[in-house]
Amino acid sequence: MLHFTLPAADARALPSRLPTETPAGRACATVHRLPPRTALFLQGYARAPLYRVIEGCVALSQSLPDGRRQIIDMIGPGRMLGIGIGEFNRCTAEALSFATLEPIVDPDPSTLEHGLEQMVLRAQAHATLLGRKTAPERVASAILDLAGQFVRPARGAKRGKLCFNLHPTRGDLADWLGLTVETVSRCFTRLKRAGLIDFTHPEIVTLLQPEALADIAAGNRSIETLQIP
Amino acid sequence: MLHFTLPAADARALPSRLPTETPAGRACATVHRLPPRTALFLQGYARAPLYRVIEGCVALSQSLPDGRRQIIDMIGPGRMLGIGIGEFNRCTAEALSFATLEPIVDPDPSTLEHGLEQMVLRAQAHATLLGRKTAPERVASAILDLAGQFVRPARGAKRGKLCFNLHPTRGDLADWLGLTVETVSRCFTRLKRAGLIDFTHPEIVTLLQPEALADIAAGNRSIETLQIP
DNA sequence: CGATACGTTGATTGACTTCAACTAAGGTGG
DNA sequence: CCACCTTAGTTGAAGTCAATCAACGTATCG
Repeated sequence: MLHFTLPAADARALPSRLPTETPAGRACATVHRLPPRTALFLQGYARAPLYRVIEGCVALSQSLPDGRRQIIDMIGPGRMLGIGIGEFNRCTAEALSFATLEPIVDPDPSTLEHGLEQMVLRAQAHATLLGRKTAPERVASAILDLAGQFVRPARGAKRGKLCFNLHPTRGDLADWLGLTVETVSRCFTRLKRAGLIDFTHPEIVTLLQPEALADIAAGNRSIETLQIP
Repeated sequence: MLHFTLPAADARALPSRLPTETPAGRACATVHRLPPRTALFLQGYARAPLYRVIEGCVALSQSLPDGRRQIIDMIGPGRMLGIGIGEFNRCTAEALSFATLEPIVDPDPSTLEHGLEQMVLRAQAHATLLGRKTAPERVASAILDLAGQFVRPARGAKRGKLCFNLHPTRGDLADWLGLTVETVSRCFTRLKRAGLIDFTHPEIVTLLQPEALADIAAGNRSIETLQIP
């Protein structure tokens, strides 16, 4: 699946700087609210400032000259964004949901270092995923990663189960995991049939067997050994 | 190709702490000299200190439980090592050549930040390579990367051409690029036949057409368009 | 109500892997 | 010095996992 970088005008139109409510309830003019599918900054342009994600999901991606896209990281609440980008942005940042961001005006060194370290750790783990994991292993890893960042209390029959809103589309997941939409979709179907996850809407996912999912993600168990016909 | 993590004993035997000559010529007891194929630190063990590579090549790698190995980065002279590893090492560091390392005892914040930023930048570019590039593109990218880190003056007929010592074996390259030994070998042969590189020994490589190589690496041109029969 | 985007599923293809055979270089020990 | 072994690299043939191509269902939206 190919995606093309948005024209620069889309970036200059942002951020919107609308006054919004912080968790503490005070109006704060510097908090940014982004609608889904808007770019926060663009690969190749002057370096963007540092942000902290308050709410929602932001994708960091790189594109090759011919349009092939690789999503480097999915960034959820609490994590930092815009670090380690050099003089110019090497990545495009795009909101995958309504997102609330807080600019970090004067980051203290330890905050910055922690953010960078986390970035390195995640990038390294992702490289291992991209270089050496099979498609079902990648999808299981992705589900666990996103569950960790976006969990929310499950309702009704699913009470007690881990449930989360899967902000990225199948296409986004494909670009994150180095796969195609079709392969991602097939893996979701297989994991669902095997009883490891459940979803009725494609974007609300419940973890039924997180440990088994973790086994698959780590390559300790193959999905075939779990098929429930 | 599968590789298994070395037993811990191999790591405890290191570093050797032999006195060596620095570029300035003074004896320095804290500089480490590693023979090829020795581990500097191991994935899962207590965090290693920071080093700067003075000479030689060090590979940073992660292994999955079943032994699949992914090399995260190849680190040459001037670059830092052991950063962003958290409380325990997430990676194994192994010398791929005779290597001289200098421990960095008390890194100043800007040095640390610069090292981390470089690590993030490289890891992100590598993720794009692993997720979205074809085998010939990966190999071309790798050759250019290593040439940048390990260039040396070419002799004889190759005078004026970029020439470098390819420390990693085909197997190491495979683990770095998410491929197999055979595929890496085939890509080298194709690049050689196309007249972009040359080598008589598999580990001494000369760049004959760096720009064409860069085009392939970026995905702007496919190797088929360059075949010289 | 068509138009568009997303998701799923099936059939087919293809790039890379796997398996296998072989060459060359380096080390060891009789 | 040479038989013997091991390791790295190359090359060919066969196999496979994921990509591509294609069709269809569904939800959203002007």
